[in-house]
Amino acid sequence: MKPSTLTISQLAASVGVTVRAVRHYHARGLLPEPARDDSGYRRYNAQAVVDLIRIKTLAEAGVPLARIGPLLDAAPEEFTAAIADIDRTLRTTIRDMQERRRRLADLAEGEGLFLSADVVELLDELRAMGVSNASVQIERDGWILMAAVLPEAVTEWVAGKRAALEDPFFRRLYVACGESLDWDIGDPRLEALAATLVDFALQHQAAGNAQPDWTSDDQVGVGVLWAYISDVSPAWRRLNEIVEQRLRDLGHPRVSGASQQDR
Amino acid sequence: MKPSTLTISQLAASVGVTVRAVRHYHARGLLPEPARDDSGYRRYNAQAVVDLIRIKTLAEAGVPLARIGPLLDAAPEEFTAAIADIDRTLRTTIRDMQERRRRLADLAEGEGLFLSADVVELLDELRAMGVSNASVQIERDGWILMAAVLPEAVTEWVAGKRAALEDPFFRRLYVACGESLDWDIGDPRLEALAATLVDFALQHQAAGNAQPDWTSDDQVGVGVLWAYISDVSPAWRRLNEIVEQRLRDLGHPRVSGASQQDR
DNA sequence: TTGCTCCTCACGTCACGTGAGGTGGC
DNA sequence: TTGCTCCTCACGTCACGTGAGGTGGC
Repeated sequence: MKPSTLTISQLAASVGVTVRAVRHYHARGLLPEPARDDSGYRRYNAQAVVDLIRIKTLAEAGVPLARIGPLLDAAPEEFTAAIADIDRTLRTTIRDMQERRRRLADLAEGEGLFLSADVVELLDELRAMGVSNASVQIERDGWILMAAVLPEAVTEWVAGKRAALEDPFFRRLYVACGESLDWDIGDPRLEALAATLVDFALQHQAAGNAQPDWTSDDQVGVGVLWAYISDVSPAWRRLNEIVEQRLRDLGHPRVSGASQQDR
Repeated sequence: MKPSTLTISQLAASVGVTVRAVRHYHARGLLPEPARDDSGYRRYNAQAVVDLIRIKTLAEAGVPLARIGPLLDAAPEEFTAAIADIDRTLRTTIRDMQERRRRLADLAEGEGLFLSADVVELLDELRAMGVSNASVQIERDGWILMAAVLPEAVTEWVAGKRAALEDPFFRRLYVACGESLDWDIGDPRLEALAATLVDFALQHQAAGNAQPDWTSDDQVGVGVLWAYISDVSPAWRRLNEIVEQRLRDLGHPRVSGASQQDR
């Protein structure tokens, strides 16, 4: 008593799926194989339309085919509970996609996509200070690595650096470091610069200042930053070496650890 | 002068993709292979983080990997145009998913998912008339097949049927057809019912009534419905045969076509 | 006879996932 | 020595897409 009249393409077209998809659902056991006519063609009835719409609706909602089969012959309460669950994940997926639209818009322009807002502000301050583009780029890359390796420390370190930049002495020191980038390795000014750097850092530590302690590597990943700085230019590698030597001479703890990490 | 410090897992974790995905992007040529360290490990710099975030952002926005490569080194105007295009499709995808949420909600309850609103109303009217559940089910299946095979005619036919149901005579006829479902094939009342049916249809056609002409198969697919009705029960098959015979006797055009389609 | 729909394998696709087997620093 | 990360094949997965070769009614 189950009249079967539709061909597979009529069924597929009326529901809005491909013929191949219908056959696939047969193979997966989601849609029962209908009777065949004299030519061996599948012939579908209205129930097949209903079944196929259910499958399509669930599949389009992101339900894996393996989960649809059991769902179709689940008890009503179980079914509605599952629907509610599926709807929740659908809703979060929609939220995710809206978030992705925002991130996509950031692609066209600046640094907001891969740097947090406070780092972007810091870089803007440096540019406003007249720091060269090359130096800002080095600074930017340092923060990207920092975020990759010590993400939980970024906020604190940025705040410390921005606070320090209010001190005219630190600003002059910062600019000097930028200028030292392409000094000759043997340049005697490197020794002086290193001495000033170490003095400044230790003074601030002693004063219990907000500026984080870059002279020790208590925190995993600081070695990565030391290595980065050493690799930017030969002068900076030399500068780094002198700083390390000075800290060792002063009996500063754990600096050897940093130099170990610095392969 | 390109310091490389991050390992592949540091890179992957900081961007939020899997290590396998990074290797896959290398293989697809999306992300340049970085230098290796002494152990043969890949070592990444800050630029790799930036590149990978770009790839991830585009991939998550639904851009196929094959399209991302060319996009990454496209001219700025071309790039922004492509972004706008991608955003449009993303937006329509979001709209689609919202539509899918609505359809998912329909899954839990009634017939709204696979029947248009006017058909649902018609079925409700029949139930209110006291038509048996079995008959309503047969009616429903008929409309599902109708929608599959003659979608553009559904609205008109539903309107015609609902209009006809306002006529008490047609209502009695309709109920009689429902009752005839499980009559014996040889039941003499079938002849009478068929005669009444044909008379009613021809009268309404002559009056230029809204009720569509189910006695001809001008429209592709009517044969499917004839076949469906014939297959519901033996009595209905018989009823159908008598109706056809009567129409032939009356010299009604094209009824032979209908009987051809009715394999 | 040509064109269209249907049929059954069976391999291809897309973006990775998932072992399999091995190396290298702590 | 154990544990962890990294390496390179290479096959697996998911939901079909896409021919390949053949049949059947108009």
